[in-house]
Amino acid sequence: MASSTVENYLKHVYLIGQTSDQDLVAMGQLATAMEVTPGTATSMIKALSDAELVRYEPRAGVALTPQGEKLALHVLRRHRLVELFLVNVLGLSWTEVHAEAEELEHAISDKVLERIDTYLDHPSVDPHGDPIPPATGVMDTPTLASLADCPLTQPTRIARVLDQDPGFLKFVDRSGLTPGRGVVVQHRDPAADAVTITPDSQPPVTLGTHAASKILVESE
Amino acid sequence: MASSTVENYLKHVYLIGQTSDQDLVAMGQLATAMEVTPGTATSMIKALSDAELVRYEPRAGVALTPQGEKLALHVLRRHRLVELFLVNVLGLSWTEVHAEAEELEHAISDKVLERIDTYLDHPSVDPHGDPIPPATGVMDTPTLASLADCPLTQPTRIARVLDQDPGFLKFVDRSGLTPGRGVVVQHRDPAADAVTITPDSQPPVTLGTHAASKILVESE
DNA sequence: ATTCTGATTTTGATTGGCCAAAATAAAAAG
DNA sequence: CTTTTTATTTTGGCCAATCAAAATCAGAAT
Ligand SMILES: [Mn+2]
Ligand SMILES: [Mn+2]
Ligand SMILES: [Mn+2]
Ligand SMILES: [Mn+2]
Repeated sequence: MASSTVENYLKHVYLIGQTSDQDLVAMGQLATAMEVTPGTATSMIKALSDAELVRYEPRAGVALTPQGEKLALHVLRRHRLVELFLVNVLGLSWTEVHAEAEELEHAISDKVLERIDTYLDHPSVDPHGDPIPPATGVMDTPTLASLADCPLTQPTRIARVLDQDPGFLKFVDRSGLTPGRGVVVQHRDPAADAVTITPDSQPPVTLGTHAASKILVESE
Repeated sequence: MASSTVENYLKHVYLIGQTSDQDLVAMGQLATAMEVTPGTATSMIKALSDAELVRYEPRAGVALTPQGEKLALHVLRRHRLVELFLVNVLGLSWTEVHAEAEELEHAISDKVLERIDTYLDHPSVDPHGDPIPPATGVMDTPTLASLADCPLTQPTRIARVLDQDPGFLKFVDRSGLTPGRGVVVQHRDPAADAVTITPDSQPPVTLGTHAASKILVESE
């Protein structure tokens, strides 16, 4: 049985690997994500390497083995199904469920997980628009444009928000930029590093390019 | 923050204390319940004593302080609400939920807990008939007779089953002796150490006195 | 080619939980 | 009263996960 710690390491290797073009995750990034010192990450990764869950290249970085990836995706499935369940069934806010799921993802049995999946009618995305890895088969992660780079003045739909910080999510929520909402990107001002968006039936909002790049859209 | 281990120790001290007339729980019983060696229990209890969660009398036993009892009841509340939720909402069998709740009881936040409580409309007992400690105030644990000692030939109702073993619970389930069901105790045979019961609209069952004593009833 | 710098690894130490087995104390038996 | 039994505590050690700080390495800069 993998401990919560092991599950968290594998999940973070997977998540960092997704948002980076390199095929190896640097130890520094991993240590930062796990909120441990670099030495701690190194020794843990060595242990995971002995357990065949990761491939470790000293001074270069780390990648998941097929076995490690399977486990990471299973944790991610639990995390995201739990988030959706907390929002849709128990009525928690999508801005807060991440922290809850961070604990519950390690405590849910396969049986309970599949009941939740059935109860929710086999959903494909969580409250943040993150795709839910299926029990079997591969997860499709469509490549999406963001508010920082999608076409201007076209009606589009918010598909995914790439940040779990409750402060940021509350701002997104207040501004009407939640997943599923229709929006139009009005214009961009490179000098001011700003993007102005009009969400359907809400006042326009201006946000910085960095924030805009964390909000992904799909074309209508 | 109390670790899962600490929470489990406190819960077991509480539970053993409930089913015993002595006011101190013996280290041996606790070690057995926690499935650790006696020495491990001793050193853990010393630590809990330093943390003011228990009162420890060397060579005599251990009891919860008010603070420790509060924490134990909070864990028990989580455990029992989770069990009921798993049965009533996700449709798991009452014979299996104990093991699930044993993990989840440590991973549920106060916020989620109170949502579950609201969703279930503030229930007072779990699927086994065990009382659910309220968020505030005292839990009432009515003194109940068992199938081994209640009056004969009187219509009564199964109120509580004092064993979490899935094998035993499945037998109870098959026999129609689940909490809420009406039954009549037909007769007892001290020589055979046996009790014969007729559950409403089910064939009669005969069980040993020890098993009968774990099934509690309330008068109609 | 040499030096510097930043990332990484190593080393030595700590903490929480655990076990095995020896030591001890209390209770039961004689 | 002693002796024996049984419960409990102590001792010494292990493993997972962590940190602080020293050592090392690789690439960048000179
Ligand atoms: Mn986690
Ligand atoms: Mn999410
Ligand atoms: Mn538990
Ligand atoms: Mn129960």
